[in-house]
Amino acid sequence: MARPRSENKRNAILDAATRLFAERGLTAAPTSEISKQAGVAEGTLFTYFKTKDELINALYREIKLELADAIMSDFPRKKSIRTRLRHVWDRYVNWGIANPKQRKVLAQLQVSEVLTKESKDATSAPFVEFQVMIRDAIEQRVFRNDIPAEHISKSLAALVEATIDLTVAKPSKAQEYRDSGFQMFWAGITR
Amino acid sequence: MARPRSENKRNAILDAATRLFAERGLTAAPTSEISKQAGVAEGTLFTYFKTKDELINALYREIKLELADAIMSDFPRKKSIRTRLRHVWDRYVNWGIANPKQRKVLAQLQVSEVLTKESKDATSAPFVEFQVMIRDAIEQRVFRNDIPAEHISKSLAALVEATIDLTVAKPSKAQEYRDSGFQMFWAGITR
DNA sequence: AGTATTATTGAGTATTCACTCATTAATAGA
DNA sequence: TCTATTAATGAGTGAATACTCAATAATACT
Repeated sequence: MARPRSENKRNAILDAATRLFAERGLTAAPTSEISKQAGVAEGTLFTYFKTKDELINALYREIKLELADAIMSDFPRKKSIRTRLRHVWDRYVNWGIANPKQRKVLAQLQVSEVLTKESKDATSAPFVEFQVMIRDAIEQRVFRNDIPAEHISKSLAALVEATIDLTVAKPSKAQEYRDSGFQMFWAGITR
Repeated sequence: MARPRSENKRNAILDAATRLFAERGLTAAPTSEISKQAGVAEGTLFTYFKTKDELINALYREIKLELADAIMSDFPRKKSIRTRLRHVWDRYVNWGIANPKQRKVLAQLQVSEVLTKESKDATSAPFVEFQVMIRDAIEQRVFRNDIPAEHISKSLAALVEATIDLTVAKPSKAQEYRDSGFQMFWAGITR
């Protein structure tokens, strides 16, 4: 019994924040501007997010979960290790190319000092299935056994990011980079 | 005929900035605090750097050139490709582990919107010898020929950063990570 | 329809901070 | 030693901005 909050407004605020953070950076994007672009009063922003830091943390979760969803939906559980890895690789690269603003914001958030441990923890859950697969692959001797599992998953992410960076700089070579990146990764971890 | 500027003061300001930027982030480190920690008046900071942005750009160049020096000094020009790559790999990893604050600042600067094109360009010069080596290695058929040169150097950097991250989280496995990282990289790019 | 509750608004506030500038101190060269 | 020039100082300033709050509007529930 009361007036409900609007999911639309919340999303509009997060969208505007994404745009402004990507264009100007976290601290150069004032809450006044964010609310203006979202089409709400500045006070409204603060009923949805108690502080600017809380808005930033919420945005981080939102983007990370979108990314997780893009990667892990339709995950081909029954297919070979290589196919599953290639699935993750392609989805991740495609998401990065299709969502440059979100990616830029993520990069800023990850080096900022405002993310709470809870926010970071909350986003790791969707990736556990992937982690398990890596461990299995090592046990099944598909991968070299001298590389720790955490080094493999971290390297996948690092190589994907490198690949996206190159593609953003030279979009015409997208296919080439996507393939050569994966070849490199696969050759690096298998026996 | 005048009072000269002091190299010491300039360095003290850059050092203080490094510490504060690493601990609090670029915008949460006020010039008042930076000058206080550097042991100079706030006005003095502005005789060495006209604006805060200029200070940030100067710091970026300073750190990048230190890194370049750490990597490229004693570069074993006469040795094998593998030895030279391993030299770069080890030096880079060691620098990252030994200079966590500088590394943190670099990460923040690279995603910030304040770096000028000149600053970015100025730091690429020391790495040309490395780039040339990559191209040679491809021509000499030491590396696979389906990976563009720029993808190889970008991947080296990406994998080194991943390796440093892991090492910072688990210092006891430093040696293991350094080795497995390089193995992975080498296996990924050679035939 | 009536009411209690909560959302919405935007002008206002307190604070923070990059940068200035008048004054003083130091130094190089004559 | 004298002087011209520039560095050093730090209180002061104007602008920006995160957040508040009193007034108003919308909505769910009875």
